[in-house]
Amino acid sequence: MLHNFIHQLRIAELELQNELQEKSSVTTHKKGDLIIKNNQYIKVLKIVLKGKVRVYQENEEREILIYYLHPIETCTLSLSACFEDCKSTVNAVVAEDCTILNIPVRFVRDWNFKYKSWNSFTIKTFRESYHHLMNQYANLAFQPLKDRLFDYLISKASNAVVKKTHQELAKELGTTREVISRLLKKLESNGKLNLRQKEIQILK
Amino acid sequence: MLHNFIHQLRIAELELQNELQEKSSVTTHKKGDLIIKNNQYIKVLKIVLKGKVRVYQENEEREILIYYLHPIETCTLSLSACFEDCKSTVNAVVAEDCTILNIPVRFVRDWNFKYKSWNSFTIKTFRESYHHLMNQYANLAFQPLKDRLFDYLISKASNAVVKKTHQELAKELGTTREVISRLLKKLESNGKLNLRQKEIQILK
DNA sequence: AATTGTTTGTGACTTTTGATACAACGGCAA
DNA sequence: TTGCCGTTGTATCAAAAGTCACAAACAATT
Repeated sequence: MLHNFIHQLRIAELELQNELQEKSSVTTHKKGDLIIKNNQYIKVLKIVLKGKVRVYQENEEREILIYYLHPIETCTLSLSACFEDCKSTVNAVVAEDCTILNIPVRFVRDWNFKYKSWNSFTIKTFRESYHHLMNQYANLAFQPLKDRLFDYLISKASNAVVKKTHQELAKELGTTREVISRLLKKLESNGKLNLRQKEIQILK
Repeated sequence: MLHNFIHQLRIAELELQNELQEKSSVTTHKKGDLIIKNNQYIKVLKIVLKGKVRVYQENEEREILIYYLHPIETCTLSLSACFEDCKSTVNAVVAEDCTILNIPVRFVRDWNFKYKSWNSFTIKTFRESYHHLMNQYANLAFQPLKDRLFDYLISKASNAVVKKTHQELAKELGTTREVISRLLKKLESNGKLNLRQKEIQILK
């Protein structure tokens, strides 16, 4: 598992490979486990090795998706915490059973300048997260919910099908279930999709 | 000017000091100049040495603020472009006459791993921008405009006074002038502020 | 088949935000 | 003083989004 990670990140430095061996631990988590909590100090850098993690902001009853973490990705805020102590401003919940690499942040601090491969990982993570968040931000500011919903469905569809409940969609998009149901119905009657239980089929 | 920058960023490496001398140029710009345009390739890393630059997203008639750049700050997207060619997704306009350090992105690519001080600058820039944008995002998702407006006024007030027109505020917050006028009036009648020409006074 | 819990549908209403149109005000230059 | 222009105020209407309440559909289990 760790070996695979080292390979995929092209970590050529033996010394870093050893540090990873010594200092990290691998844990597994079940769907639904909350692995990062808002307002808690971040002590461990978590990198997803297998499975999927949902990172989101919450506010009273509502939630909004920040991003999903897939294998070989890390939460940008934890990575940031490696450089200076900080509390999390997000939550992370396991979306699909997963395996996670845990590295205490204090070890990571210096890797960025010491190991080229780690430096690349850091930069890549920051760059991609920043661009992604910037897009989300602009969409949130300028696009009506209906469009954001439709775009989201398209981005999540596999074989033109999205298997999510209206409630789940609401929590990705920062709104409420009723609003999603209404918009989906409208999209359906516009011939853009078909609705079934726990499943949405996008047409053409 | 450049000397000052080198000092403030604690650039101790003589080699980097020389590279900066050789490869960068310093330019001055007047208020209103558009220095980064949406959808254009980013070829130059621009660092503000003096003055203030407003970075924003636009969509048809509307705009929304991303951040202001102050001295010794750089546009995070340009910094990102140093690692891989990309187009700008934002505009930047000079908000106060300014002096700017320009460094072609191709030179910067390797500095991040070569010079410790530059590495710190990169990380600091990414970290702060990311945290900032994350906050903006959550506010946009969950706070009503009225609250975002009031918070914004407080954050921009000096001596409890904000010297901006309603139109300017609208462009910071991603909405239209009429909406801002209406909300300001409401806040005034709630005793939260006093309105004058081109000026808003926050009460207590 | 009956029960239960989750998911979806929907009507009715409110609040927020946006769009349009126009009036009034204030500063400033001719 | 007059006229202009940028700024602010506001009424009206429309659209988008949020809230509440409840019913219907469906799936899973006993």
